[in-house]
Amino acid sequence: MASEAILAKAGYHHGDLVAALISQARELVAANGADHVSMREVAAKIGVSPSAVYHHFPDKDALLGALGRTIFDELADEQEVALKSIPGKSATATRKRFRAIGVAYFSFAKNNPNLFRLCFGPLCAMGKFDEKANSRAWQLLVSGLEEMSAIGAVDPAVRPNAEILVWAAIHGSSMLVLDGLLPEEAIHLVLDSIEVALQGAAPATKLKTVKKVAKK
Amino acid sequence: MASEAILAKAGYHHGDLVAALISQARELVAANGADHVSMREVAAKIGVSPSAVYHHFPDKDALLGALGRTIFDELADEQEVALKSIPGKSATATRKRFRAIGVAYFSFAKNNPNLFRLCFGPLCAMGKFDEKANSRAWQLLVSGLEEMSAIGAVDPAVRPNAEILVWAAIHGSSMLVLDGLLPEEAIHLVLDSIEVALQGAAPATKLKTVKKVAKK
DNA sequence: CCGCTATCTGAACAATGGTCAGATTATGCG
DNA sequence: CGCATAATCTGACCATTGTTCAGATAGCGG
Repeated sequence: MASEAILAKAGYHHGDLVAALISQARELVAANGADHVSMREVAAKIGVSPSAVYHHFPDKDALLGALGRTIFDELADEQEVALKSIPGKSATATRKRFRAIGVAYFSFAKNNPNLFRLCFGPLCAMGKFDEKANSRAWQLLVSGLEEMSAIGAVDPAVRPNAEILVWAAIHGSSMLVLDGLLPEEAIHLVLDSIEVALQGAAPATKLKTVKKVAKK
Repeated sequence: MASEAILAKAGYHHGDLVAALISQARELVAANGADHVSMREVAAKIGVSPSAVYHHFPDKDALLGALGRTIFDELADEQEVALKSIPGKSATATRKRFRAIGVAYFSFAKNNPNLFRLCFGPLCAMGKFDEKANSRAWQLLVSGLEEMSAIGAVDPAVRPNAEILVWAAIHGSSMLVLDGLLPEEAIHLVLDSIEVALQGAAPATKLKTVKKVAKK
């Protein structure tokens, strides 16, 4: 309400429509889900004609896509906040920080299910895995795992693909909880299991067996 | 094309409209994604008036929800096919079977991204985790892990929550690959890591540390 | 054969995404 | 400062969509 008044300065020319549109879209998506927002509603709430939107975004998907891409940053922001609240270089602190990355990820999903679904949906096909759109959150994970390695909490045998395993497990459990297919505690069980799993300690022979099977 | 002719027998009364609707919806969703199917299109392709649909489903979400629930069975079917193609009680066979569960899961997602997204989306809020809707695939996972336990491939310390970890990791990596955020090989890396991780072998003391941190 | 019920149609409605010509304002250039 | 030109926004408009509802049609039990 207040933001509308502030953002909608003049009558005809709006100060920064695209920012206002994204921001308003964010609110509506968060409240009603991405499929239940209409361009007209977004435009109306800002106090602008429906067709005005199309001078800044080619179509609806573009608006939602742009919004989605900002969500990734929000996620990383919250993760960083969580990380900075746990200072210190002790092993316990490192472990806590590592866990905080996952907890923040899950909490964001839980608190903003519609936004979370949007930015991992097909709408923001934010290019490929080598793009930097998601790289902030990814970097946090990587450095978290490096810290863990430094205190000897990660078996060298597991290390190479640890980021992928961890991300997949955290993302998957978050999703499944949102879908109501796993209870909320699942995220903690998963984080527990991950920490244990990272310890690895599987003898080289066993590892080789596994690799061979994998080849098939 | 052919199916329409077969299914649309009589002129006025359609043999089994609800089945035909779901089947037609399946095709359209698979082809265009759940957000880009219209009731009218579904009805038209069957050769029935748009309003006919509403005598069998209260609204669009209901149709898509019903469809989504059938997809879970499709998934489990494919997993079972994969499992049955690997007979034998040897350790190698057991390992292959376990891996096949995950590979089938991922393959289904990869081959039917739109259907996969639908049945894990908010549309089929198929109740809670204790419902049996997903229980077939779940049971496959559970018995797969039991087999693995039997050949000593699962550390007792990891066992309790292993199902959740494994499902989360497989589901997560499948999703992230669909989103283009992970390369396709990720699924194999994840499956490798999972097998290593299941070996566990983390000393009880370390485990306790982890548990304590988890409590926070 | 009659009536009852399940099933389907056709027309209608409001809302939506999107387009386009034109009105309105800002901006740079003389 | 004055003016042309580009940027921005409006309003009317179109096809399509989800959904409703009164009535048409067909199968079925008596």
